[in-house]
Amino acid sequence: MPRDIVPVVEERQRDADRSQGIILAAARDEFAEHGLGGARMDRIAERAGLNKRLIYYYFEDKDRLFQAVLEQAYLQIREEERTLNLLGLKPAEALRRLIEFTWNYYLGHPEFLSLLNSENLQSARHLQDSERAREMNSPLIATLGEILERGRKEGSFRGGVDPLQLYVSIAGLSYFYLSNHHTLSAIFGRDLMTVRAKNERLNHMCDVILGYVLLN
Amino acid sequence: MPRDIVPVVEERQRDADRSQGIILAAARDEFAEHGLGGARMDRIAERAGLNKRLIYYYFEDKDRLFQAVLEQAYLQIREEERTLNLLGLKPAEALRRLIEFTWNYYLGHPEFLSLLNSENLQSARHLQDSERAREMNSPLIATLGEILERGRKEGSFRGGVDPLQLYVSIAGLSYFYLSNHHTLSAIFGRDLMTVRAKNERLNHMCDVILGYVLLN
Amino acid sequence: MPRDIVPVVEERQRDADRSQGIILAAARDEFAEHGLGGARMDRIAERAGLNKRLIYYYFEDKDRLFQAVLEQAYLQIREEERTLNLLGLKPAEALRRLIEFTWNYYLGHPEFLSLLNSENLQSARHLQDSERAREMNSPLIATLGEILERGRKEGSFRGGVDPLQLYVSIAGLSYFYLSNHHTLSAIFGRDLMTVRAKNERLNHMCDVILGYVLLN
Amino acid sequence: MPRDIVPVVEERQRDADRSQGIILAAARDEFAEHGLGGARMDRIAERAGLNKRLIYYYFEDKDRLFQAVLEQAYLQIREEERTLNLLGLKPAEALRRLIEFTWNYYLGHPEFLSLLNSENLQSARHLQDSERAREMNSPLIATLGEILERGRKEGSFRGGVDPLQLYVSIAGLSYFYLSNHHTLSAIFGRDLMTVRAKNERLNHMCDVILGYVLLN
DNA sequence: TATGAATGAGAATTCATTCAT
DNA sequence: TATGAATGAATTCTCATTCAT
Repeated sequence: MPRDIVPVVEERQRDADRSQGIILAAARDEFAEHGLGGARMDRIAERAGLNKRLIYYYFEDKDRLFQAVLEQAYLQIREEERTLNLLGLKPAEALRRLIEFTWNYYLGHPEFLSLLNSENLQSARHLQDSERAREMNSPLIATLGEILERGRKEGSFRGGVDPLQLYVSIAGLSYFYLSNHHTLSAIFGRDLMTVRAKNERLNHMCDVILGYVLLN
Repeated sequence: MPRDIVPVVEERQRDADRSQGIILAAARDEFAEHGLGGARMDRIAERAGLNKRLIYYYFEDKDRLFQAVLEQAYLQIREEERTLNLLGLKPAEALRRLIEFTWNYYLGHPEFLSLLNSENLQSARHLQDSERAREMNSPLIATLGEILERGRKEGSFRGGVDPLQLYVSIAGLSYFYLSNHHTLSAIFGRDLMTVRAKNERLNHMCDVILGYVLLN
Repeated sequence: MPRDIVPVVEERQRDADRSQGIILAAARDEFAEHGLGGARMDRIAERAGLNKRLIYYYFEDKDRLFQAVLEQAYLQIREEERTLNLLGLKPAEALRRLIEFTWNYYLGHPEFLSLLNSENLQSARHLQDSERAREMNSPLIATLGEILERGRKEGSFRGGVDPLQLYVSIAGLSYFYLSNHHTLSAIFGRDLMTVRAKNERLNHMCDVILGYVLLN
Repeated sequence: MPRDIVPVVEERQRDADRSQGIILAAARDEFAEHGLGGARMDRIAERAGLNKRLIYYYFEDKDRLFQAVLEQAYLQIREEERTLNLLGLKPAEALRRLIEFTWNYYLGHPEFLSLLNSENLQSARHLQDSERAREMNSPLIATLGEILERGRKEGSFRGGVDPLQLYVSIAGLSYFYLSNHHTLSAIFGRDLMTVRAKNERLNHMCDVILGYVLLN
């Protein structure tokens, strides 16, 4: 029988991991759709097709579940960022690529924006408690600093640009447009999410950032 | 004088407009602090120093109260914006002033950012029904369009700039930094809200926008 | 001036009476539609087009208002009954007329049935307190007794019929059908309120009562 | 035996069917006593000795709870009716037995009358949605039709009697007397619920129905 | 690991009623 | 007579969470 025990244990472990993953995905969707306060543990269980009690078994409570979701969301974007290989490009190209990536990632992951929105509404208290917060620190700032330095050295970029400020600007230009498109559309009476509008936005953002960074 | 004192006190006690105003202010603070879902009608009443029932008397329910708060928030920022007298300034000055105003307004009214955040988490469903929202907000884009046109005519601004895109960018640069400073600080381990950091941000934003718009 | 005072006072009195009448009618409709528990003082005021406070001014509270409505309803049916002049008819005709009257009155005054329903759900506690209830004790029972007696004497009616029992039966045959037509229609899947169905019911009831009372 | 005791107790504690049954009974009593509007969910929970939340867990809301209570009430009376075995009796005996049963059932189950009253005050909106209601109730009319047909064939009953009309009359004669005895007693100043009065009523009703149906 | 049953503390909302004029 | 403003006590319903197996 010992031959059986190992596989069985492994299988159980696999089930457990699988269940946790399913719960996390369900929770992410629920939190994204309804915010932290509006999310319902019942619905998360239903979405996951698993018993509500199991969520508590794995994640203790709602806040810790939200924290886990957040951490996973950051982990994911950082992982994709790592594949960008910006240092292999010319400075201007690298910036353009970063802008495009940011825009497309936000566009493809509206739940990420929503989760950040929720977390900021909570003064980031889940991230503050998170021991993994440091891991989520983007290496992008360092990379961006290097890009800026190269551009400046080759004479095409202006000097004195704080990479953090620039990163916040690049992110902010996409973020605000996408995260707030509901209110913006409502108050300006213009649909910001048509294919055309989105193309225009991307062009505009590249123009703004490069118009600022490039000399002449 | 005693004849006067009594009526005044009584008026205070039973002044519909005043009560509504107090409720709106209390609700604004509560919604800003806790979001729509996290806000408590009980606490709003307590903050207002008025009976909870009165909130329902004047505003029907929580959603309509939130809507009223939102509308008032937009009303206020647009009202202040109108006093800027942007059309009386030179184009570049006007832009700089708008950026500064936006930054300072968001800085001084974090509740406004929070309310917008909440509303976007709700897909702007409270604004969709509001006809007043559109009416209030559209003039700003018109003004910005005129500024851009003037700048282009006098040869200092680049052409082909969509005023809506530019406005979204101006707002977004401030908004993301301020609305998300909690997560940003947590992630980057840098306090973005020191006096110095804030000054740097304002300078950076002006550089970005004007660097983009100005020719040369 | 004394010439003026009297008319003014009268006018006021007329207004007061009028307001009370309007309130009673509004309350009757509201109670009939929603029952005592489901009726809303707010809606009664709205229906009446008068201030809610006025209802309390005239009727003290909800229960006493309901009591007043009930008393008026009884008053009305008894008043109409008095115009029937049953004693001027032959016994069988008199019975038939009473059945018809009862049926038509209930049919034309569904609110009366509804009010009785509500009051019985309350164990008639409003009537118990009402001093006018006894006054409204129908002279019908006496009249009905006389009709039965005459019929018996002329040899057409069976003897030993308790007029109260008979009255309750006459009323019950109409009452149950009309008061419960909603549930009856739902459980038997047949619309009891078509013109045809109503005609059949009236015929049936006459057949039942006369079939019972008449000899041969 | 100790091995048995523990499971039994625990089963008692967490038996879904049992809990639902207890809630239904408690709700039936509360609704009967206070009507739909006057019933209190808190009191139902208290009567049931169960947590209020559990009521919502099993029955969604007050209306659906009321619907369930109604359906069960109909189920019960029709179930008992079925045990009467009317088709095994001679037609006249069958009618008499049905009258007696109806009378005694209403007498023994005042909550049934009260529930019907409440439902009719609500225009039967809870039954309209219930498909079970029709299924449960229709067989009775069929049975009554067969009794009438047999009586007619053997020459003792008159022809042309609509079984639905007759059923409504049988029910109505008992229903009105019992459901409205509060108002009737108040109005006529005679206690209708003494043993003697009740006996008289039963005799009277049999006389009325059989006097109508029987030839001669 | 997984689950259905159960709960206490609140949540929004309602309602009859009173206040102040 | 008439009214709009204001209230306290419920009332239905919700929700995260725990129990017991």
